[in-house]
Amino acid sequence: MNADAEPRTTRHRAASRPSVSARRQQILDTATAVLADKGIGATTVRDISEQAGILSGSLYHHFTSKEQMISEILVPVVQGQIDVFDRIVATTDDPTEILRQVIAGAIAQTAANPAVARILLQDRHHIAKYAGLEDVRRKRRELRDRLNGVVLRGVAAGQLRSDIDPEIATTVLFDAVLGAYRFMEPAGEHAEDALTEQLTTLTLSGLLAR
Amino acid sequence: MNADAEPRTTRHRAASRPSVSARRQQILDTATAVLADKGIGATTVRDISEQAGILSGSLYHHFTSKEQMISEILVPVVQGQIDVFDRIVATTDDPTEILRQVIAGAIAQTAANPAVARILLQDRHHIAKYAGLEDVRRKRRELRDRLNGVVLRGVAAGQLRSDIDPEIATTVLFDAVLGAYRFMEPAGEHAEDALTEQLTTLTLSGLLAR
Amino acid sequence: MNADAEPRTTRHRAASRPSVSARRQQILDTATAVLADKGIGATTVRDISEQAGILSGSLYHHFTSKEQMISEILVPVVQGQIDVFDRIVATTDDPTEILRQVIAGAIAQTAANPAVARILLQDRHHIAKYAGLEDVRRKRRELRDRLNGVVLRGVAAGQLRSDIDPEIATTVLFDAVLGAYRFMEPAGEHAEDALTEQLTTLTLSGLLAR
Amino acid sequence: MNADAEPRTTRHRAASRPSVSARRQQILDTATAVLADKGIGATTVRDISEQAGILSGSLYHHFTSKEQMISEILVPVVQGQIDVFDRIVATTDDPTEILRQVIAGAIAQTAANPAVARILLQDRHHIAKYAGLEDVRRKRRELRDRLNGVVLRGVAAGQLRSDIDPEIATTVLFDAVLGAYRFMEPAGEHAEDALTEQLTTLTLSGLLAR
DNA sequence: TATGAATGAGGTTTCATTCAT
DNA sequence: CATGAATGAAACCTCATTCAT
Repeated sequence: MNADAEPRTTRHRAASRPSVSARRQQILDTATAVLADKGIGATTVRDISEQAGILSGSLYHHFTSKEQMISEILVPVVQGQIDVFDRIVATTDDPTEILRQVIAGAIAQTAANPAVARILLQDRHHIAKYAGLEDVRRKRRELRDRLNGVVLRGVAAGQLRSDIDPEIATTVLFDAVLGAYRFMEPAGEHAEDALTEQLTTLTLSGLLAR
Repeated sequence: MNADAEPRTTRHRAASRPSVSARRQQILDTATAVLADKGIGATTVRDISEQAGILSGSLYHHFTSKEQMISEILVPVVQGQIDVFDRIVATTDDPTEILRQVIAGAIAQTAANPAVARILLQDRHHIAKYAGLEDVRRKRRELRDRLNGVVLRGVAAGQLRSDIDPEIATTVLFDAVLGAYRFMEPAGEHAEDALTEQLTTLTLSGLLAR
Repeated sequence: MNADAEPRTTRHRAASRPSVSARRQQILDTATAVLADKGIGATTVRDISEQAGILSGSLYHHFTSKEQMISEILVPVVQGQIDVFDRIVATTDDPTEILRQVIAGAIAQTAANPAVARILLQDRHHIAKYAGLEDVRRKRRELRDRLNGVVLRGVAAGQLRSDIDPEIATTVLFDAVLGAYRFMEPAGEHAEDALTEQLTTLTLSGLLAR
Repeated sequence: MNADAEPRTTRHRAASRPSVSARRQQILDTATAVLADKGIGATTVRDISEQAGILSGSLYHHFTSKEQMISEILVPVVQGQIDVFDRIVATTDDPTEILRQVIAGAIAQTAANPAVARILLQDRHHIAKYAGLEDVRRKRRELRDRLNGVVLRGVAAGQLRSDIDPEIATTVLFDAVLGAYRFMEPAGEHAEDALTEQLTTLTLSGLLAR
């Protein structure tokens, strides 16, 4: 999994077809940081442009709107999560083992992209409501559905508890993993592997000793 | 626990000093619904006033600012959660048992006030950033600290796993419970008791069968 | 006809239901003058608000958009033209006589509202293209269709030339009459009656002597 | 008249001194179409450049400004109209006969250049106001003055009605002829000759039968 | 208490134009 | 000749808040 985690920039560039401009990517990176810090709603186009050393109007040379820009930041990352997910499912049969690897994979990606993870978790509401972010919503749902599928298979296989509504299990799992960035800042507070270990244990085996 | 859940209105009134007016409370209830639906950032003072059948300027006869109003909605509810928590801790010794009851209590309160729970979860970022919402932040932290305390005691007592960072455990627990409102809409999809049961099982015993 | 020409303000108020505010009407009158002078495209919301002694944002307390405001200026006037037209048609049989009266009526209205006539003629293209001005377009077309109907009846009755395409006749007539404001500024250069006489003669009998 | 109608391109080239480039002319033709369609005010430099398959900045290698470009589109055409007018006046004595030929000539030119005619009629206001379009205004006035001169001579000769203000007659005539493009789209709806016939009849003999 | 008008700061976006490469 | 990045001014509009009535 870790081996798959290319540097952020590369992954972005791969997923965003239009104009492979370095400036563009630099602005996107700046924007990502600002958005993670202030939140989508509170971040103005001017905030981003100032940080990027550009005039606010000039952003529109690169992006058609604020939301298109946000979309271009978020979609490739979520798509990357989906891709990793699919690769895991393609090479593993055991539902429990899939879950373990999915958690590990998600944490690796969060480590590679903590700012995006923060946006995804903290600006849930914004993402849920605004017209220009449909693509993000769609991808998000796609990912969640896949996770739900694995949970369902786990229950069917008798590996996961049947007395817990799979919807609930999926949601809590999804959130716990999405929120992993909170244990990574300031950088390296938790090593990736240790964090994976703990979140896996917590979600699969629970908090009780023994 | 359920027995403790007084009607919302009463609890609010206890905490809000000024003008025990019915109109005021009606506006707060309306605002709560709108805020939960659209999010703090996207809700305008006009949205609220329109829904309340009043002109936007007139709101300022009742509240000094938008954020003061939000504070007045959120603080009493979080305070209520703290109160319940304290009552439980005061009458129970066993950390595991405390956790069970705390989860049950939080869910009961969420059931009584799903809109507020939604605001607290979804507008995390807004609450974390804005000057006027310090009170909410403080209360929120207070509650989390108490929860953290119980987890720490549980670990010390050997009841909870010592290989999971208590910070992580607390955070995941906090989120899982805060997010419970998502399994209650549409109303009654999950009975309160069943939901409590499942979330308790999930967090304490994990997802794995056996 | 002249007897029917109430003062502008009254006519507006009759047709625009919302909020019978004096300020609102005063702003509309100011806007009409500015729009006629600079053209729709070149008139900014600030131009209007400055002239009205208000801040640009405050306009939105009265109107929902620039185009809604323009619509509210133009539609009632065109509707007034339609009403006059209908009154004439209802009381007159002879097509030629109708045309005479219609020209007279239109000129009377233009005299009462030269600024609006100017906008309608000069900003044709803008009116034809912008989404928010559909109502104006519709009314305009309605009026033109009525005029066309009279021309067609005149041809059928043998009173008007059958060797001229009625579409062409209608269009030239429409323009000549719409453009009458140009012979009225500066105020009173041409008396209304004389102007009516001349435009009637010109369109009905042509430019040639005899 | 028709014999005089050289292809547009040639005429343009004759009047535009700088850079006899084909690219330049191609851009002008594209711009003409776009301007006629969207109107001067609503046409952006980007609209034109996109349609021309060029970047917007690159337009400035060919033209010094948007308005200079528009000027370069309109002036030669109006100049052409003046030239035709002068040729007619130079070879004809009878004022009525001049008018007939002028109408015919104008329609022939409109047929050769309907898009420009559309711009001239529809963007009247823009042309009247903007600094960079002085040349167009001047030419336009020049043409109108010549037409007015003929009308005055016609009145003096007793051929045209003396009871119609020559200003009014000139204006209506000018508009009727300028607006001829409206009866030519879609292409060929009215044959040029028939249209000339009808507009001549309408303006000279009026709408009444007999 | 409520209204309705207004403020003022700031938001996103557009666009003609410039200029280094 | 053309590109692509940037400028800077200005456009329309939003919104929390104030205040006379």
